[in-house]
Amino acid sequence: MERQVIEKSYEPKKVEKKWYEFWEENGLFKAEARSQKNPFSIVIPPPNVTGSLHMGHALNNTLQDILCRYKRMKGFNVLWQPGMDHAGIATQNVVEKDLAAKGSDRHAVGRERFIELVWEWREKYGGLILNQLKRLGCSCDWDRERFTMDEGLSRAVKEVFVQLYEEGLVYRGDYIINWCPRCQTALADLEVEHEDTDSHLYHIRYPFEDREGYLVIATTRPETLLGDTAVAVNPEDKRYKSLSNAFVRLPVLNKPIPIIFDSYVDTEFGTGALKITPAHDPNDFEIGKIHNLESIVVIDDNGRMNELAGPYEGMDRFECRKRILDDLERAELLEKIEPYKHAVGHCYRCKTMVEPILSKQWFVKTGPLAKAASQAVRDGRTRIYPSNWEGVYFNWMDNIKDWCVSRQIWWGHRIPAWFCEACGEVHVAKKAPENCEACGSKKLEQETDVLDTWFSSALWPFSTLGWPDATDELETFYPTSVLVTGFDILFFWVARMMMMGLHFKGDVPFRNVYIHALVRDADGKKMSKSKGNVIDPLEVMDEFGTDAFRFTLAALAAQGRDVRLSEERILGYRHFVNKLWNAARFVLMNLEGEGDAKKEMGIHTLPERWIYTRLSQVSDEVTRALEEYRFNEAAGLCYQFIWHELCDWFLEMVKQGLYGDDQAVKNSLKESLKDALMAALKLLHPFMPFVTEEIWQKIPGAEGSIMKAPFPEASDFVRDETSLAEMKILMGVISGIRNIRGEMNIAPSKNVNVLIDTPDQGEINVLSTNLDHIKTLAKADGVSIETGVQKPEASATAVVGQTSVHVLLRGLLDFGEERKRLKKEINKIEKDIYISNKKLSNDDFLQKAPSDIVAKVKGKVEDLSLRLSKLNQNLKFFEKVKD
RNA sequence: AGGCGGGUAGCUCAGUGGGAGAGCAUCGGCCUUACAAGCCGGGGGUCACGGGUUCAAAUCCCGUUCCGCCUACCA
Repeated sequence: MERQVIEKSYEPKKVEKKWYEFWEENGLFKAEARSQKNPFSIVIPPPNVTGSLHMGHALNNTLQDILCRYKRMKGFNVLWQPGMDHAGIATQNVVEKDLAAKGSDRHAVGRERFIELVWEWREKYGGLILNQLKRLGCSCDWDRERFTMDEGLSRAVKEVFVQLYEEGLVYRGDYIINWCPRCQTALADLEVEHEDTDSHLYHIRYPFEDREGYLVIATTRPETLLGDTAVAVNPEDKRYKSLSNAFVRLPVLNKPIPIIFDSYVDTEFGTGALKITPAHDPNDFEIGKIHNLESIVVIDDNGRMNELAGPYEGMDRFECRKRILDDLERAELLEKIEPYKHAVGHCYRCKTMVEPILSKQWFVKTGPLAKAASQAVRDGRTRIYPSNWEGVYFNWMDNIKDWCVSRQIWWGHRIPAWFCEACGEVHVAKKAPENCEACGSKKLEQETDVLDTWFSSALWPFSTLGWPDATDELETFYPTSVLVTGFDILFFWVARMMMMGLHFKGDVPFRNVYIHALVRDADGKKMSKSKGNVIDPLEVMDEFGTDAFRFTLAALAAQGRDVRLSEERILGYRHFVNKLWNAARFVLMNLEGEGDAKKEMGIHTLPERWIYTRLSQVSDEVTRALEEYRFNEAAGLCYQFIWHELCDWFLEMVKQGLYGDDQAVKNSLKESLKDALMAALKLLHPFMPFVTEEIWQKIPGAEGSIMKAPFPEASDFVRDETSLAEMKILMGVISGIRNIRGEMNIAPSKNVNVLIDTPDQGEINVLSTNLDHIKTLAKADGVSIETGVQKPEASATAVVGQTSVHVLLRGLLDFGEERKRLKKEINKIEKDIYISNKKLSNDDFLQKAPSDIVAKVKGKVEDLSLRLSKLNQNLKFFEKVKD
C-alpha cells in the first residue's frame, strides 16, 4: 500500500471545499420522491434573499444539518428542502437604496420597471446566503431550491388567498393599522416593536362649551387632538357626574365636541378624562364605533398633517406637535407637562416611529384557523420542544387578532383582487376577470397592494412540495418531520404555518417543532450591528474551521437556554478536532501496510473488550440524545468518550501490544483500533462532517462516503459488562500511582517500584494479566502483586477499594509530605463516612428509602471504611517513623 | 400589568428527589516515539436569600431579591 503522509495538524481550509463538492457530485444530498425507506423531512426556514449568514442562521442550520446527516446514516430517505424568502419590505428597501444612490426613486422608474430591477438584483446578489450555507456544510437537496416568489409558490399563494376569501376568512375593511411613514406601508401588529421611550404627558385644557372652566385631558400625542371627535370619562367617576350631554371646545380648531361616558376610561390615570381620536388610536377607534363618532384622519401617509389639520397642514407630525404646544401655551390651555416613560411602536424594519392610522386594508380572519392550530398542539399532533413554548403558543393563539395582510409596497405577491371602476364591485379570483360580474364593465383595476411576506412563508411546508398539485413529494414528505427554528419567529411563522397547513392540507405541517435559543455574545447581549458585538460566522469558519464551529454551536445548544458564544469556546473545540485528527493519525500509522487485516477471534485484551462495551453504550446514549434534540448532550458524550476514554486510555494501552512481538495480538489490536476509530468518526460525522470524511477516506478498506455509513448502534459492538469493572480496577491502580508521583513531585523520567497488596483473587488476575499497562502508564519498573504483605518502609500508599498500592520511594520520599497527603485523603473520607452514617443511623431512612438506595449507602460506607483504616495504618506508620 | 427563563467553581455553563460536574482559566510537573492545539497531577463551590414538603432537596412547593426576554390598548 502506498504510504499516506498525514499532516501533524488538521488544516480545514484544504479539505472543506473538496468534500462538499464530492458530496454534491455524488448526489448524496438528494431525496427520493418515492422510496421504500422511511421518510424524514425538514423545510429550511427560508433566509431572506437579502440576507447574509449570521450566527442565528449558523446555529439554526447546523442543528438541521446534524439531524439530516444523522437520519441519513440511520437509513432514512431524507429531504432537507432549501429555499429563500422574497422578504418584501427588506428587499424593496435595498433596491430603493440603490436607486437613491443614483438620484432616482421607485416612483420615477415606475412599478413595472422597479419589480424588474428587484429581480435583477436577486439574480445578481440574491444567492449569497445559500453559498454561505454550503460553506457551513449544509446537506440540503439543492436541486429542489424554491423561492417564495417563484411561479409555483405564487400559484399557491393565489389559490390560498382566493379560497380563504370565498370561505369568508379574508375580508377588506377600515381599521386602525400601524403605518410606517418611511416604508409607506401598513404593518401587522407583530411587525411593530415596542420600545420604552422617555416622553412627556401633556395636560391640556378643553374649555367647556356651556359653562366656565375646562376639562383637563392627558395625552402623549398632542398633535392628534386635531382629529379628536369626543372626550370620554368613566360613568362611575364622581368628578364628572354633572357632564352628561355637555360639550367641550376643541382647542386650536375651536369646534365643539361631545363629552361621552365609557367604562373603558381609567379613573386613576391622568385626570380621568380621555380625548378620543378614532382615526389615530386603536382604542379610540373602538370607542368611536360604539358611540357613532366621526373618524377624522389628520395625518397622511408621509407622516405629515393633511388639509383637515387646519393651520398645521403640510407640517411633519413632530413639527406639528411642537407648534401645537406653543399655541396651547400661548392660549393658556397647557396646564402642565410631566415626564413620562411609555412604550412607543417602531417599524421592525427601519425603526421609524409608527403612526396608527385609519385605513382600508385586507385582513385574514384568524379565529377559526387559530382554534384548529391550537387544538393540534393540545392533541399532540404537533409537539413543541422544549415544551414550555407550548404555553407561549397557546397564549398567542387563544388571544389572536385578525391579521392585516396587505402591504402598500411593490415587491411581493400582488393581491388577486380587482375593482370595477364603474360600480366599485370587488372581484377576488386567481385570474383577472374579463368583465365585472355586477355591471359588466370591462374597466377593472387590480389591487395595488401586495401581501405580507409572511403570507407566502405560511404556506412553505406544502407549497415547496408542489401544492396545489398532488405530488409524490407531498405524499412522501408531508407532514414534515421536524421544524427547527428560533423562538423569535414562533408567532410570525410557526403559528401561521400551523394555521395554513391544517386548513389547506388537513394535517399539521410538522410533527415536531424544535425551538432553539438565540445566539448572544459572550456578555449575553443580543448580537447586532449597531452594538458592534457581532461575530461573523464566516470569519469564525476561516479561523477555526467549520467543524470546530459547528461542534461549538451544538455543544452550547442546551434546550431552553440562550447560546453565549465566545471565541475561546470555539478554540477549545478546535483542539478537539485536532485531537481527533491526531488519534486518527496514530491509528492510520499503525494500520499502514496492513490492508484488510482479518478479524482475529478470541484474543481480545481487556482494553479491547472495554472499548467495545463503551462504544456500545455511547452509541446508544448519543442516539437517544439526538432523538430528543438534546444536541449539547450528544456533543458532550462524544467529546468525553473520544478524548478521555478512547484517546487517554485505549490508545495508550494498545501501544505495547502494537510494538510487541505477538502477531496475533497485534492483528487483534489493529482491528479494534480501526473499529473504534470508524465508530468515533461516524458518531461525530453529523457534527463534524468535513474532518470525519477526510479521515474516513484515508482508512484502508473504508468504502464510499462516510455519509452513507450506518450510524453506530448499541448492538454493533460486543458488550462485556465485566470489562467495565475490570478496567475500573486497573485504571484505579494506575491513577493511584500517578497521583502519588504527582503529589511527591517524582520526575516522569524516574521509574519506581510498586507493590500491590490485594486479598481478592479476581483482582489479582486482572492486575497480573495487565501488569505491562501499569508499568507503562504509571512509569513503574517492577510491579509485584501479593496478598497480606507488610507495608514497605519508605513507600507511599494509594488505597483503591480493598487494594493497597505501595509505591516504593527509597531516597525519594519526603515523610512530611506523605503525612500531609494521607491526612488530606483521610479527611475527605471521614467527611463522606460521617454523612453516610448519619443516614444509616436514621430509622426513617432505613424504613422509607428504597432498598437499593440503602444498600448503596451501606456498600459505600463499607468501602470507605476499608480505605480509611488502610490509610490510617499508613499514617500511623509514618508517625512511628518520625519518632 | 401579565407570562417565561435564569442566578451552581475565577469565567461560560451541564445537572428535574438519593455520592456537587464539564470546558476554559489557574497552580505544580513533563517536549513520554498521534497530538505542547499535547500529557500527568493538584487546588477551587453555604448550588442567590428565607421558609416549607420529604427518610432524603441544586432538583419539588411558597415567598423575597437580582438579571434577561416575550406578550399587552393605560391615554
